[in-house]
Amino acid sequence: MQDARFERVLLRRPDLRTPFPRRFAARLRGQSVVRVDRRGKYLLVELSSGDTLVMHLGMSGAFHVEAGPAAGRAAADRHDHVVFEMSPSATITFNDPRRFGFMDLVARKALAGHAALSKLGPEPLSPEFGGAALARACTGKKTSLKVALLDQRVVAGIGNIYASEALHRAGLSPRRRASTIATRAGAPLASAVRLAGAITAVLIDAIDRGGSYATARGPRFRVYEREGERCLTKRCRGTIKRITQMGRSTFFCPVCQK
DNA sequence: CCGCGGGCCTGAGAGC
DNA sequence: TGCTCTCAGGCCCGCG
Repeated sequence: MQDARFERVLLRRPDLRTPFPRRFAARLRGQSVVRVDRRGKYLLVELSSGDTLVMHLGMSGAFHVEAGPAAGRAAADRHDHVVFEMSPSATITFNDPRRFGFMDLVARKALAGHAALSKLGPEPLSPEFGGAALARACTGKKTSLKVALLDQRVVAGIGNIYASEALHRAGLSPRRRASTIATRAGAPLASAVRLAGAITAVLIDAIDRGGSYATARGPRFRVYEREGERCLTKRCRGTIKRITQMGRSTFFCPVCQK
């Protein structure tokens, strides 16, 4: 990203999930990239102007990066909504069929208070996150553990796949009340420590393998989309079940997840 | 404040 | 073939 600069920005429609901010393309043009960062599921691109380009892929968003200018390229896909022409010569296209993605341009002073970012919980791979932080966040929570993990205020960045995966690794039922792993007598319970460890392990594994959808072969998930298949926990003879919680699928093993 | 249900979009796949 | 239905990796809003 060193020396990368926005030469030209093309918007093929006025909005994604929300409208693009006013003068979006104009404010990006000519800016160089100071730093690329991430907070939860949000991508942060800090610009030389001091503004930060905040982006989210939603469910179906993706960036396609190609060398060379956009001119003379094959006709755009109908879901190519944004084209960033960069220098040195490269084209970054944002494609998003469902348009649940998000882009905003935020001034430095407004970044910390930005609606999308300000409520996020701790980064799961940071030192602040662990059994204690997780136990604290679950204190008094009446929802299920699975739903709590999807709450970005509890821990940032867990989605529907990794919520199921982490709970399986931790041997905890997705149906348990979140408060059952809460802090007691000032100390986190062993299950909170286990779940925090499972979350970091699942994420590190996924990063090592290049993401959930990058690998074509090999076991991708331990429970996700494995309904009816055998549980992979050592010596467990259980069968993976699928249930719906808050309108979303949860996969788990009723035998080894308690 | 919290928890829940619905809505936002399009595409893929199943079943008829 | 085409229709209808369900489901999909996320988040926001409004209700009680």
